[in-house]
Amino acid sequence: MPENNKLTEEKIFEAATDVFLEKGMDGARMQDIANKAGINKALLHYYFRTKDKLFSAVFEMIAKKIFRKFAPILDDSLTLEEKIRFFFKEHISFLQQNPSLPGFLLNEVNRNPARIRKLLSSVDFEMIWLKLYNQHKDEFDKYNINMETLPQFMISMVAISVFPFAAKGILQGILDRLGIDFNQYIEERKEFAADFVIRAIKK
Amino acid sequence: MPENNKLTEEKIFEAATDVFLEKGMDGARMQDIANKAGINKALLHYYFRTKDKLFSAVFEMIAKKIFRKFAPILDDSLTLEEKIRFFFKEHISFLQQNPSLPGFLLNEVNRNPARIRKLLSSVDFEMIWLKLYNQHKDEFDKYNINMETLPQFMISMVAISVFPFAAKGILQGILDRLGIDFNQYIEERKEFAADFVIRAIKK
DNA sequence: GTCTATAGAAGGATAGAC
DNA sequence: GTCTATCCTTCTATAGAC
Repeated sequence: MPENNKLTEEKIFEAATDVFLEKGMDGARMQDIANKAGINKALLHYYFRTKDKLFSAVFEMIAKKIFRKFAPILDDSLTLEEKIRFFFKEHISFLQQNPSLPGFLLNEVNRNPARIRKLLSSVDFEMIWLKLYNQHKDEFDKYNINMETLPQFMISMVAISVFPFAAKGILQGILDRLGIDFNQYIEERKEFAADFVIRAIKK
Repeated sequence: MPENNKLTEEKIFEAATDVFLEKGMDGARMQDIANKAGINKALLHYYFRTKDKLFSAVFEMIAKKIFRKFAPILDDSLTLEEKIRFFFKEHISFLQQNPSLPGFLLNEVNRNPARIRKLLSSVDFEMIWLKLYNQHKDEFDKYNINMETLPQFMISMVAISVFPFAAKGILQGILDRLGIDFNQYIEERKEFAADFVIRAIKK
């Protein structure tokens, strides 16, 4: 039955996602994935041939899930400041629900840059840059942003949002010692980050 | 001869550092380390017993190297703005010379938080926080920083400095497509980051 | 499609000669 | 202290029955 097929393949895919997120490509074991999916190893290979192909499927899904979250930056109906507030609120909320994604993606991409290049090859960054710039051209004149510093600015936004999650393994320990709860810290970061960045670009 | 011992142990340690930085704990192979050190596998175990102990030695060295770089933030002779400019200039320069350290540390620490906890257990974060705050108490009144937002502010500084290196695997590809050289981008970031942060905290 | 059993290779670790 | 040879476990992957 196709019902059953779909279910098994999905079960495997979800189990693989869990295990790869926790252990990474190199640390993950096919046996663990099989156990978590409630099936045996042979079935993994029946559906995905090799560990590498299974990982690629999971990696691609996660990478797309992450990059999809950047779509709103091209939204036409928001002012620059609205967009900044919206970004931090939505993006950090997304990471709150998926705290292990940043570490996973950054690590695997450094280990194998080719994998992400293939995925990003269809994205027209030049167009995005231009569109974004044109959308806010008039506003930019009133802020400390121009075509040259736009990439620095964008990466700083992403850094401020993503870094606490990518560094969770260290940060959580430090915050504990200061009597600060990690989740509370992240919750407050949504507003802090927006205020911080908006002040940074105001002339 | 102790001369020779030292040399061999050092050769092993350096080779291990290279391989672990490139492949991570899980991806590294003792055989690769032996090859790179120009000796055989058995000698690795003679000097370091197990892969885990060898990795721990390398990890500890790297973690200390990284955290040592944060010492200047407690320097007494600099104003807040001077300190911020100094931090980005020095820290990004350090990362330019050690671009793979951030990805390595963040990943391994997420995989095994216990390892860094042990190292950080001797650090009195509360004292650092207090000292830092007291050093600039008067200045803070004139800036948008207080005792509550200081951790948010500090992490943002680190994020802006570290993230481009931690995300090098993605960022380099994107910058390439925009016709921007990664090294040039990083060089310009030293000043951009300082300006950005100083504006962000100015009232 | 799913299972058991196992091949085949690779990896960490050790024994023992020198 | 250094080497060769090898053990033993683990892991990916496949063969073959059902």
